Amino acid sequence: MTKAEKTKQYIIEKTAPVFNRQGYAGTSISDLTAATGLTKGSIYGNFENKDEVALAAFEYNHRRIITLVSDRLAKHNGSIDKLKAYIAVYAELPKDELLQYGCPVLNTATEADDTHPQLRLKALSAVNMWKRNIVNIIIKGQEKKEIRKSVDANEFAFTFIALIEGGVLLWKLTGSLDGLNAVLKSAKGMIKDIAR
Amino acid sequence: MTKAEKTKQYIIEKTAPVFNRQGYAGTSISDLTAATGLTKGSIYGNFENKDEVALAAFEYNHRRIITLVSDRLAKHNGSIDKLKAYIAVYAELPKDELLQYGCPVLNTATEADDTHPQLRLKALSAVNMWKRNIVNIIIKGQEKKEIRKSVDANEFAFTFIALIEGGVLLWKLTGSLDGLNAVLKSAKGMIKDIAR
DNA sequence: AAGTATAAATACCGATTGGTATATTTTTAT
DNA sequence: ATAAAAATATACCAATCGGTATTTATACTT
Repeated sequence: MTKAEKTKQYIIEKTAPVFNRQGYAGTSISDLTAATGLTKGSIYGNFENKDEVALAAFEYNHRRIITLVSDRLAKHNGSIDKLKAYIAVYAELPKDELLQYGCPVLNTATEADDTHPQLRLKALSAVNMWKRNIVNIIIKGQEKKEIRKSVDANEFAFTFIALIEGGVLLWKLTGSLDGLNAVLKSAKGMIKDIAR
Repeated sequence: MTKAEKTKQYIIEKTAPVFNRQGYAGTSISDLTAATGLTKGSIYGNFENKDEVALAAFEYNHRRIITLVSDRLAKHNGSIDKLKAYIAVYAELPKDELLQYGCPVLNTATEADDTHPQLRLKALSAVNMWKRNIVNIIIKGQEKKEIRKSVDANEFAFTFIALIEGGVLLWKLTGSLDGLNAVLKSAKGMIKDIAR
């Protein structure tokens, strides 16, 4: 790992929480130099422009979630247990230092959907990946007769994602865990209801 | 209504969709002059600063939702029908020209939660108002024996809000109505499940 | 250890930012 | 119709914006 690669990684790590907190438009290059302790020249030596830093920062933040989720899901074999593991991840999200400013998918999607095509695409593929994963869990669960055949995998996945993101929204907006916990409790109920 | 009051209202109406689309940080004063056809002097003659315009714009956007909701809810007496009316409002949100850039509560909450205390408070009280309304519908429904006593009003309200906001997020991010429709279908199921 | 390549810091650029002071126009009350 | 008041437009401000060219310092190769 060359020096430049290390610096690039360092910039990403230090600026990722800043972008997640302030958004793309709300983050200036001087915010990036302040967060890294580096100078403008160093940042532009490692990235083409602000967009590239923002895109890399989103990927970094997203990968953090992926890590949390896949680590938890790997511990379980049953489809119902895997779905429950999702709940556990988001129940502990508020404790995760890197994600204290909320879910990067939610934050990026709402800011970028009408303003920043590249960032929007990143958020979109994150949601698509997430949805595909849930659908696969459900289909496999139906094959293994753990989940009822009548369950619409697409509808469940969309609903599951909407619930969780809505719960994160409540947590961030209210500053309390009450909303998120209530939502996650409902999500647990949803999971119970599809088991056979 | 004096001239200044008319201009003030005009500025709010013209800039409200701009703020909803681009957010607070992403909207500049020149965006406001472009949207209104007025000059900077005129805007600052009617508002203290950018913050005041943004706060008024949010209130305007929010009032739009309140109008849509209360108009629909007024048509129904039963608590179950009132809850269903909520679904109908958000099913038709994509058709609403003023709200084509998404739900202002969702947009404002995600941007402002960690960056703009005043805007955050506006979004927070919008959610609180919304939640209170749902809780009241449920409690009244329980008194009228339309809704089961075992239903936790708070948990239902939080879940309902999270679902809908999550659905709007999916709509805006994907550019398709599939996600939102799936979510609203689930919400309908939720409503059915609490009826007695 | 020296020379080269690379990375980072400095200094700078025009454009735009939010905001203000002043001038000009338009309302409004008499 | 006119004068005073109010509202809008113009002209300007320092600060910051994203970005670049150049210089200095560091890292890597031999």
